[in-house]
Amino acid sequence: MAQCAITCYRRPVARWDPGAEERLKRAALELYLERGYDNVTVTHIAERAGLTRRSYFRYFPDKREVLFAGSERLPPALAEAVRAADPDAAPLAAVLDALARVGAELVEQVDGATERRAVIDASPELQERERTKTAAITAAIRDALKQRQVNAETAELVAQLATVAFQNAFRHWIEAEGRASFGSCLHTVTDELRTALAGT
Amino acid sequence: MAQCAITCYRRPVARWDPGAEERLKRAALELYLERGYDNVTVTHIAERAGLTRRSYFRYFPDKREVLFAGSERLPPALAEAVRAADPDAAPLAAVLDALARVGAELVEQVDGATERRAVIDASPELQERERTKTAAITAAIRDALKQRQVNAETAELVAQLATVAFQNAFRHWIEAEGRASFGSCLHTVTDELRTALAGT
DNA sequence: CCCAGTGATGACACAGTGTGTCATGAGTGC
DNA sequence: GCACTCATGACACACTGTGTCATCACTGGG
Repeated sequence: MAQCAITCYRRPVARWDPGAEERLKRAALELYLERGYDNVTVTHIAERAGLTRRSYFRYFPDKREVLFAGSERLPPALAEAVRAADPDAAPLAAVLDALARVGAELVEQVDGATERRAVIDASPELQERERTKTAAITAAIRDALKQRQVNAETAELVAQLATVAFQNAFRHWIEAEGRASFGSCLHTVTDELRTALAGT
Repeated sequence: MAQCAITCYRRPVARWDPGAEERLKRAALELYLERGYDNVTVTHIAERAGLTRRSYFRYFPDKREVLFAGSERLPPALAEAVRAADPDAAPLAAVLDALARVGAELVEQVDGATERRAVIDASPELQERERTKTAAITAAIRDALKQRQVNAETAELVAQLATVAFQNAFRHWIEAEGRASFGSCLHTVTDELRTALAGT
């Protein structure tokens, strides 16, 4: 998962100072925390990472993406988990099962989640980008459901419902600061949703 | 609603060419349709409206907002409707009732909705902004529910759930091209959500 | 009729984003 | 040793968004 032997002899990775992308990510997070997103320029980030502004844009397409690096792996992982779920399960059951699996792995990898949250919560522009990442999750789930022969309308609604559950479960998990598993957070949220919708 | 007698004698509105904001909105929609959002500059929009770039930014804070003018009225309208709903109704029931009322008025006012949809669907940047508008709706509903003494957690989930219903109902209504009322679209979506969540 | 005030607009300058293009220079393989 | 690759730097450019000041039409009072 982490390192592949084949890539190692093909490309020793090291040339110039290695880890430029990692340095940019750390520099950006630090600066956004110190001065606030609006008061940081790409030039600041690049200089702290020992690069030029032009090089920053070779790693990240804009000033926002540096905070969301790696997030592009979540949608395909969720889609794969949905496709791999019990073929006989109802749509929402299949997705919730997939969310529990992937979410459990996700919370293991999360690093600097608290700082990232603080930075995003302080910037409308970053919140806007975060919603795009959420939308990508919904789209991936919806498409995976369609591959399970779920009709388009149901796939759309179930994907949106599941995304609501996923987001809120993740928020609960962060707030619990280790005192709850992701699976239990997801279960709690699902029950609350069921209660809200049934009690009408 | 449209014109207030008091404002009329206080301010005859007309000075220079009147309707600059309206001209900007039309010019922007036209140009975005003709050339695509990315190939249009604010200068183009301003010139077609007979103004300068600087004046554009006196009416709209950025290049995107011109397509969402007026959307800031929806969240407070929904919040007011939620607060005005039957005090004894369950949270989701109260919100769905409010959505049905406000939505019914909304669909009367919608103008150029088809073109706007086409433009937004063609531009990730505009979709990103649209999600911000949706988030404002969710926030308004959530806060209105809190004022009804609904606990914070339930308010958050019900608001998100209701927003999902609202969005999808609106999409159905557009696709029905006048063959369905907004209320019936909302009812259909709510039933589908109930089925998806219950059938687990 | 003139005149000060008000408010929308234009003109200009400037910091910052994002991109295209070419040069440089370190490491790789033959 | 030599061509090749490729991350990086240097530079130019179009565009966004904002601050500031001038202009100019229209208003209301004298």
